[in-house]
Amino acid sequence: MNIGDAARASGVSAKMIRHYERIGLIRTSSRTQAGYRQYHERDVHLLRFIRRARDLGFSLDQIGQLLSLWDDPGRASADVKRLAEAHIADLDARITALTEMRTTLTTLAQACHGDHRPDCPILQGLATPPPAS
Amino acid sequence: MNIGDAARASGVSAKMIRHYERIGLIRTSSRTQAGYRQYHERDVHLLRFIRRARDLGFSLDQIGQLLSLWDDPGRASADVKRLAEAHIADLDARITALTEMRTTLTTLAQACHGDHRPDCPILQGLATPPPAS
DNA sequence: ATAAACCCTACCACGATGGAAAGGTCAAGC
DNA sequence: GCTTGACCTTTCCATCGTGGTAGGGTTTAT
Repeated sequence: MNIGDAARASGVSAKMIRHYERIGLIRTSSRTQAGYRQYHERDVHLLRFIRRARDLGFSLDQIGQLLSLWDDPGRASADVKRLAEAHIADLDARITALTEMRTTLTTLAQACHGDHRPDCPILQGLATPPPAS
Repeated sequence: MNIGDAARASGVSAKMIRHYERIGLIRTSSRTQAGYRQYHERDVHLLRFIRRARDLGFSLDQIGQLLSLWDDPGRASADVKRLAEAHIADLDARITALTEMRTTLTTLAQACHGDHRPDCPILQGLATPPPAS
């Protein structure tokens, strides 16, 4: 299987497969005499794992750790859970930050009549110190 | 006022002030004979505006547009509101995406007993196709 | 006079991904 | 057998916002 087939089968672009190889996230594949990378079904499994972990927002570094645990039959599920919960905490922080932005901005936007006149609470809100929270 | 004072007064790092100048977000400041950038209170106002807009998650490109409107006494508040609402929609999309990740991951993590045993629904979830939603 | 604190420019780095350039390879059709 | 198109290869550059570092000049206070 060439890299394009592995890409289509896994949902990871050929570009990224090469990248993951170069940064050591996945092992170097075998090559044909012409230098084409060769992949097998198990490689596609691995790439799909990575793709799903990316879809859940794990960083490539975290995915490296997940892959180590995946490979390790003697792993403790506690280690996996710890990684996951750390990531959940990170997601929570990001959601909180974005939600706060959204709340503030929505308040400003609601106060803006949004017509042809120039006066605008949004610009005023940006130009003056936020109320002490 | 030197760049360090402007940075402290505005909450924008000196590094970023220089960067904003280079990308054309703010005008080039006057310089002393030694080449030191000189700032005034109105520059600090401007930088604070940028800082608050960044805190609300606007991109530098969007901030450029906001600054144009801020400068324009003949602006229509509708233009500002449109920018803000586009950004709110963007925030919503990101919040939704992160929340979906969080939901999926939390479900997996809850199913994981998190002890010394190796079997782990989190890894299983990453290794097998997500259930068709 | 010297030291500390400041300023300057010009680089490089992150993280994950895409794009483009410039070239080699393979398979199908003529 | 040759051409064409689809594939593969590597290498470099770009994104976005920010931080760091190196190597140098300036100002201010002791």
